[in-house]
Amino acid sequence: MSLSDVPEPQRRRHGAELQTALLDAAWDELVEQGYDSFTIDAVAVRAHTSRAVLYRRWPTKPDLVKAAIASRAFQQSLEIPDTGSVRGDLIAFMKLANGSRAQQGLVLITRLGAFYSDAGTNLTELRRGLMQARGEAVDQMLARAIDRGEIDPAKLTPRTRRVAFDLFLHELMLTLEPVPDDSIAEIVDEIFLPLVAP
Amino acid sequence: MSLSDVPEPQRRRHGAELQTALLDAAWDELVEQGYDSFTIDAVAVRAHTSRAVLYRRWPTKPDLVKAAIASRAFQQSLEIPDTGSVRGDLIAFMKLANGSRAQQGLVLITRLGAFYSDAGTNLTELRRGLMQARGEAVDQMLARAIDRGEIDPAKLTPRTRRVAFDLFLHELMLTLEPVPDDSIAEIVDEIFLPLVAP
DNA sequence: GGTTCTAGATACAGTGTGTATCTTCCGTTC
DNA sequence: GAACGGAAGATACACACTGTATCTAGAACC
Repeated sequence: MSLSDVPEPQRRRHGAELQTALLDAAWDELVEQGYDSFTIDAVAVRAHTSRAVLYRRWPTKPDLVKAAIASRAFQQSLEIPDTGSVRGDLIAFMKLANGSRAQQGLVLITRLGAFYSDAGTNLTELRRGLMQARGEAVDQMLARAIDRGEIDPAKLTPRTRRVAFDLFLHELMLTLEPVPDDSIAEIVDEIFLPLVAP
Repeated sequence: MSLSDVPEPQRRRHGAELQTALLDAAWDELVEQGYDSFTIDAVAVRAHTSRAVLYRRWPTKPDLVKAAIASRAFQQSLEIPDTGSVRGDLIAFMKLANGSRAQQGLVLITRLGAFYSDAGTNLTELRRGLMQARGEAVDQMLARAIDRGEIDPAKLTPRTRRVAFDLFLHELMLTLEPVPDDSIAEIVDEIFLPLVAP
């Protein structure tokens, strides 16, 4: 046993520093263990603190989970690509989404399940967040496409606007893996473009 | 306390009768409590037996859950409507699916989440089952549509074949509610038919 | 009617949750 | 810079659930 085995000089953390460490530990546990094997004990150990510190902030396990997700999963907003064509824009955007933290959050939240019934949250809320975030991006890409004459505005309905991302999300949710490039291209080329091209 | 409060005449059940009672109790608990609050204790109480009887058959909680789902969720196969038009067939089929036990199973399994990591199952398996079940139905409906000249066979690709049900399933998974008739009609009229009509 | 199987009861160790209490550090204030 | 107060961190507890083990008595089978 060397002296370096002694873990920490016992400095006490406070405020934001501690808060962040707690939520980070919770998030990591969540990602590694999944909701079912997630224990407050383990979070406390990982954060080098005691359960009391966690219970002081979040009265129940679902509360902590919710907070951890909120703190990490949906912070990132995607940049909107501008490749010169709708096709390019859409494909690039979906590829970005594939690797984003939102994707990670979605995978996680889909593995969560049990959490919804507990916490009164549900997938509809998640959807609303995602829709809103991507809605603006889609609007922008489509507006440019109309300017360029690539899309017939008369053929754009709420449903046709959504269709590409609905299919993308659907595939993502079912496989919990990044959507392959082939599928992305297929969605754009076989579904979206034929529906809205002039 | 009347005599009628005495619960049961202590008859012992065996074999299939007992098995069914156990799985029914497990299924009901699952639907009412969700996976996270699901306890083997509660199943035993509901089935008027002891936990030992359950553990004798299913060594762990996920095993019991899996068995309960298998026993109930995917038994029902949908009849294939024949209304005289693809449009009518597809819409009728989705409305049927809305009310089916498979829908109930899907809603449940989506609420499950934690179960997947436990049991090594995942949504991909569910998907495979659903795809296969509905694939035949879709094939049959589309074949009739081609005969009637409603669909251009050249426009049918694996992706266009799937698109209507992908969108249907997606909406179902996100809302965990039956898909409204409006949405069903929209999917068929704004997406599917324009893509494959001659 | 005796044998065998197993339903059903009960007890136990292990683990996790959530509450309560206590000491001790750290930031704030006078 | 000393005193104060709040919160960190430790510890102990009651309760619930899991999974194992053991016992007894009802049902099925010969």
